Formats: sequence, C-alpha cells, structure tokens
Amino acid sequence: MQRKIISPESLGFVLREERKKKGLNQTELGMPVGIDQTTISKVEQGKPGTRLDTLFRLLSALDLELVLQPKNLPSSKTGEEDW
Amino acid sequence: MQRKIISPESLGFVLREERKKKGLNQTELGMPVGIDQTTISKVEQGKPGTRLDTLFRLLSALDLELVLQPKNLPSSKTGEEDW
DNA sequence: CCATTTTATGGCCTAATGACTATATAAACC
DNA sequence: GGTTTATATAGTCATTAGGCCATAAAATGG
Repeated sequence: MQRKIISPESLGFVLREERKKKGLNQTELGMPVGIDQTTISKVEQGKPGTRLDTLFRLLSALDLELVLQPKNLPSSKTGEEDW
Repeated sequence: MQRKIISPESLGFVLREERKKKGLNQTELGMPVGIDQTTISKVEQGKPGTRLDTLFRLLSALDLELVLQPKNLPSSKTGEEDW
C-alpha cells in the first residue's frame, strides 16, 4: 500500500486488507494492543462509533500511520492509490 | 498546510491550528456539523476517547481529509511537513 | 482597566463503546 | 461431509462520549 484517502465507509475495508496482508487474524492483531476480537470485527465492518484511541492502537499494530491533508490537494500530487 | 502525520498527541493542535486559519471559533466550527463547543474544546486539548465520527465531522468542517500510509514510507517521499 | 468574546470546566443525562463470554455462522482444509 | 479455524452476533456490564446548560477563566479589544 502506498497511501489511501480514508472515509468512514472505506476505513474498515482498508484495515481488513492490511491485516490480511500481514497474515493475522482478528484475535492475533488485537492481542498485542489489547483490543478484543469482537471489537475488531465491528471496526472492519464499519459499525459506527469507533473511538480514536482504538483506531490508533490498531494502526500501530498494523504499522500504519494517519496523515491529515487539505481536501483540495491536486490528486496528481497526493500520491494516494485509487479506492 | 501541506500534509501532516498525526499522533494522538498532535491531533488536537493541528485541528486548532486549522480552525484558526479559517477564522472560526469553536462554536462556529461545530455548528454546521452538529458538534458542541465543549466537545471541540476537549478534542483540541487531546482529551482521550474522542470518537471517529466526531473527528470525521470536524474534518469535513475544516476541509481536511484523512490518509492512511505505511509507517516505513521514506520521509523524502511522504511530503508531510515537520511537526 | 473594563467590556466583550472565546475557551475551559463542571454537572446532569442518555446513549453507546468496548471488554468479556458464549455461541452461531462462515471459511478453509483434509 | 466432517473437522478445525476464523469471523459475526448476542448479551451483560462498567465506563464514558457528547449534547446541553451554566459558569469560570482566559484572551482579545477598546
């Protein structure tokens, strides 16, 4: 993965994709960062209301980081993949 | 702002910075997206537990978007500003 | 300085997260 | 098809987000 713009709808899919890339199941991913399997299931399905600290812990387990950027960045310069 | 890597600690500062750039106070920022002033105050101070949907609504009010990227992207290619 | 605006705090309240356990599907593999 | 593994769902429970209101504290401006 190079870089992906995230919407509330796409977030779960991206997280699942990245988890599988690492060959982990939901239990294994959550274990080291103290997140329950049932919680990961809900996050990946895009169930609403996930908290930021939960997301950050998942990201650290997946070696991903969050970036903030203006919406009007010319897409030719954002470098993100299609979604 | 070009692009910024976000940590749980820096998020609030960045949001506040962007809000001020737009010349809005917390009440004005939250109004159109239905977020209370007291809530924005807590988010900008980095109080823990903010929910993702709250963040997404703030970002839309600020014309910002979230990007996910691998941690190991060579910093020469990330294009983010220093923080 | 004083007046006004903005931000931070605190209390009350409802709704909902997330941990936990158990179980039902679903998927994968033989 | 049967077994094992993975994911989804359901219920309980303690904690807490966030709306709302009031107000204190801080910042801004005259």
